[in-house]
Amino acid sequence: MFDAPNADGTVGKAMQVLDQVSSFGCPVRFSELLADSPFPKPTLYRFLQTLTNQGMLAFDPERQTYSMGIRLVRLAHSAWRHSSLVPIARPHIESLAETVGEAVHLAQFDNGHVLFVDKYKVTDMFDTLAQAGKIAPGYCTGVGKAILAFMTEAQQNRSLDQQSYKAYTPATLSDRTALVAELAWIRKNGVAYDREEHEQGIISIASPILTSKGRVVGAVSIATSTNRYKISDLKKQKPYLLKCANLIGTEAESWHVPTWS
Amino acid sequence: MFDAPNADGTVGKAMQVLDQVSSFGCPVRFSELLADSPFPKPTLYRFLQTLTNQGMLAFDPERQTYSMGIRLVRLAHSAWRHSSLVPIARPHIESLAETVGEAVHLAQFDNGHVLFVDKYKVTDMFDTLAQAGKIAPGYCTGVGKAILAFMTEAQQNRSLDQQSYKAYTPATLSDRTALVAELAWIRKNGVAYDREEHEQGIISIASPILTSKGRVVGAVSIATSTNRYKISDLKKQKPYLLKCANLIGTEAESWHVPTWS
DNA sequence: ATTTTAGTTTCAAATATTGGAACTTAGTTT
DNA sequence: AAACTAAGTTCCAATATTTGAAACTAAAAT
Repeated sequence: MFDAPNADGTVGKAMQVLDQVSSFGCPVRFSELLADSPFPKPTLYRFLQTLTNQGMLAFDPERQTYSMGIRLVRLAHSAWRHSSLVPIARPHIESLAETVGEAVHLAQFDNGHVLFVDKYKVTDMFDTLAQAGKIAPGYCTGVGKAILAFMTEAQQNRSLDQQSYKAYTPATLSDRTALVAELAWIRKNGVAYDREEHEQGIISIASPILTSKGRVVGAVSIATSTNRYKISDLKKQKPYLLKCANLIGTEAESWHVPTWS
Repeated sequence: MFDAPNADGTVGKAMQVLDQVSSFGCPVRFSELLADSPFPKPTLYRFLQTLTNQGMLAFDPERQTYSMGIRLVRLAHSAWRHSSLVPIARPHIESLAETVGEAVHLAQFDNGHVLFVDKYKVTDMFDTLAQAGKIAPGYCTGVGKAILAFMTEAQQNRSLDQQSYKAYTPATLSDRTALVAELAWIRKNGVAYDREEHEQGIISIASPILTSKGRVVGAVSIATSTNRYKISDLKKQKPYLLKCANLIGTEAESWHVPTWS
């Protein structure tokens, strides 16, 4: 948890605290937060109080722990419905999933991370919400690499700096040079493959979603398990995937991606 | 959009702006926001810039509109998994839905509104509008009235002030006195009924979720359509509903509700 | 009973926020 | 094409807020 160069005033700092709490992924105590916070004790303390007051954080007085607040769920619902690719992409995602009979993911990029915004599985539909909002690393997922490969150079450099390059599996591309080489290949090839780089036994083929001006706004992937298929089988789905990505890209024309400049 | 009495400093004001954008429910221009903002032009302008910078809002430069940012989706995922009743309630909700064969909703309270945090539908026969993160008014929904009825007097007064009492249907209790009388009845009876008060053709039975100390932390409801059942049919489900609510309440014991003090 | 650790409050100095007014675009009207 | 209007953006000194070292209190450990 390192502080961004541009602090964006008091509000920016508060958002940094929100992110820090979120990064713990579980209820967390004041002292744990203080331990790796750039802020001095009373400052952090007041931010936590303010955010709790505002319902952006929730405080459990019994265990004295902070976690993310319920107000965020309400605000995010709006975001999901109006600022994500979901409303545009839904029908295309669904029809792709039905064509190929496998799980289809829709992802966007947020601050170096891949953010899954929608998922469609033909078999069971109801864990979509559990999945929406989930994040994964950019450097070792199909969708992540697909997006990275088609960013502008400035965006890409910034994003490559944000990756951890942790080796999740033996297949993970765990350094920047290896990743850069792969990205060049993806850019030529048009799609990215995840060869069990993030999770053992899970492979995928992913395509960037590009507007007509060539701006990446997200990615779609078809994911499956090695028990059922091999990479060569996924290759056969490439035309369907590209068609889907293309349809979404065209419709998303006027839609603007948030922060990643 | 009126400003809260306690402004919580700069961060509080920024959150107020977030809420305002969210309340529009669609991409919105600067001037539209300015029109009913308590803040002067440059102040509002800077808040929008900061929040956009932070990914809490998204700005579409083509149409010059603001909408909720994608960062919220990431943050809310955490909230949903760790601060809502969902992880505790899921299994109970599922088993209730399967027992009664109808849609079951789980809701919490957020700033006068009912916030649906989970939903389980056995069949896709009809669709109640509710999805996770969706909000509904407190005064005219089963879950809302169930929660309101069991709040402490201070909480209740504060919440009753926040209701709009708009008549969605002819059955809506559209003034405070009528609602207060109903709440007293609910408190005695243990469960609340929604007799098409929010949506024509949709009825429900709702139970508050109470901890052993009697604190309300949310509500569960069984919802159905008037084409299929009547209120008297829902009454028969009361024991199952109460059992479910009770199980959740017991497990939620140590869990603390955010802001609504 | 004493020490240590965790959490909370204080207050003057440092800093960021504030908003009236002026300015720049972009879009309309004469 | 010039004049007008409305929408969005920048300036800057006055002002209100934030800041953090230090002191304090409560709770846990020795």
